[in-house]
Amino acid sequence: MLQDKGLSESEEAFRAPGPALSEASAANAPEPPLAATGLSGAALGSPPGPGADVAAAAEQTIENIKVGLHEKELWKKFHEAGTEMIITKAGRRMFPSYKVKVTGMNPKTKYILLIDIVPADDHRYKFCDNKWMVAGKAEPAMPGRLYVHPDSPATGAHWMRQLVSFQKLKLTNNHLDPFGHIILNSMHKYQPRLHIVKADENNAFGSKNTAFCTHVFPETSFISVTSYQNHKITQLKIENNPFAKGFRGSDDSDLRVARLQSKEYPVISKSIMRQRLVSPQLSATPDVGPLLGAHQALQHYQHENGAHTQLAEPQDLPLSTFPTQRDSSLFYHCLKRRDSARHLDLPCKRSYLEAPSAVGEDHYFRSPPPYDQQMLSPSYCSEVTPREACMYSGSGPEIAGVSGVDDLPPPPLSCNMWTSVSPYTSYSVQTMETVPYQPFPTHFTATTMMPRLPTLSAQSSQPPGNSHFSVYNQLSQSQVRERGPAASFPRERGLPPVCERKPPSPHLNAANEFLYSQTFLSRESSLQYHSGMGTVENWTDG
DNA sequence: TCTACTTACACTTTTGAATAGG
DNA sequence: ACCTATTCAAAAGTGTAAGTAG
Repeated sequence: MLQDKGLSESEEAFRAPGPALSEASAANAPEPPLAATGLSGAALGSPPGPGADVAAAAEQTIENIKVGLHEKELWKKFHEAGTEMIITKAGRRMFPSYKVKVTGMNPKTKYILLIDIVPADDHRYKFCDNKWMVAGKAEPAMPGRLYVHPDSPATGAHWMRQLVSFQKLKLTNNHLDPFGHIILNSMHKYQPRLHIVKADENNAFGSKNTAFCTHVFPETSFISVTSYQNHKITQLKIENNPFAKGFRGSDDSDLRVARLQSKEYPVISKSIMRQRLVSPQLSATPDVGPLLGAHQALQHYQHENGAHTQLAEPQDLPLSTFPTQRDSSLFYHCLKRRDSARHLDLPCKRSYLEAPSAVGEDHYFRSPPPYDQQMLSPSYCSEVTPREACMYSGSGPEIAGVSGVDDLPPPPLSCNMWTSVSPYTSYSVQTMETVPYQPFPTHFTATTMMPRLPTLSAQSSQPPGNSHFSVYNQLSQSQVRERGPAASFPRERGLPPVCERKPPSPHLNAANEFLYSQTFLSRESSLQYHSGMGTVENWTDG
């Protein structure tokens, strides 16, 4: 269950010698992933004692954290074709979904895992002649939002026990999205980033040395679209996404024809059949994309003023995805809806038992309990209780300049823009100054800065007064996001009250502040946070 | 006319409540 | 009364196709 087949290759990215799992780790992780996967396991470290050098321990631990991308091969397939992600007004999940295997954490230390998606470059793209071309300068970046994993904060043992899935993350092109989805511009290129923030009471809130790390997998970069442009991507999605089974090819004859025609994509779909009927000469020729150049500048590990960044192994740098120059060798023709073959009807569907399922194997973090249960049940912090995600969104320029926290009214649920988002260039693990924890009102927003390297400083200079978080009810947020789309949704269903809010737990407030003060301090961009409500009684296992 | 976007639709998986059985 | 397994309908996630807007 935990060791999915797609992970083994991903783990190559962080294979590193190190001591075996500690007893504490084994005890807390009933299904230690390392043993089954052959990973040697990085040093997990012991929980820092009261008198220990907490700072040194934290830095050591954070640097030992390794992250492997799940289903890396699938991601690579998409990457080679030029990954596209649909963005809709209501929000659309990513596929492949972002799942990682984490090792090297201190089993008893609590961590917060979150994702942001940053522009990969300054360009706007268009799909022309079956390849992506630069179509001009990028539009102003959308509000910077974070997707905090619903289990956050949780112990290292919890994160390491199983795959960490971000599959419920949704992308939208609605600038006024009230659900906390990550807002993107269509026809722009983006790079997801995973951030791991150490968050235990020993050194998270108030310590000067709390560390975080950022992990980037270049193969997860994508171009956001409102409808698929590249038929290869459409085909890959249909082949691999269980929800798209209805669009797969139908009978055995189809399959046979498909396998005769294509070794790369053995399963043929109706769409590809239509395409091939129109354009019989189909092949796939990888082309070089601009991301390659961007990522060539990346290093496997980057240490910068104590900052530490892990990147997938160098050989995993993008093969090529989004060509900047025309490549006449591509022969997937742009087939528009009005093409003459669209009404071709193919035989009935068949079950695709042989087709790999990317979702069916995901049994982690399912069925989040009601919010009240999260609040009341001690099992909330257990290693098995899933939770809905919190979305943290960026504060806009109108907030960025506000220095006072208490003076601010509760922030609206609207989106705010990155003050200035520079294209993604790198990533790091950092140790930063921490703003001493202060109690916050129920609603407060934060001007937060995502690391933008290499300009990111290892030491935060963000004054505490500039931070103000937005704290929203996790239940209402998640319900709205998962159950209650707005009236604009095609299929409107029962909606919970959007504005239902509950007082936040001081623990999560502290986490929010921590996220702000520790992690995302930069002058280039800002994030508006609206977090889930605090539900954790104890930050540490002790 | 073209491109990007929206929306309804059919099909699929997921989820959770209801029910049955031990 | 409690627990587990099964069933089933609703909810939610897909890409497609048709239409709209600029």
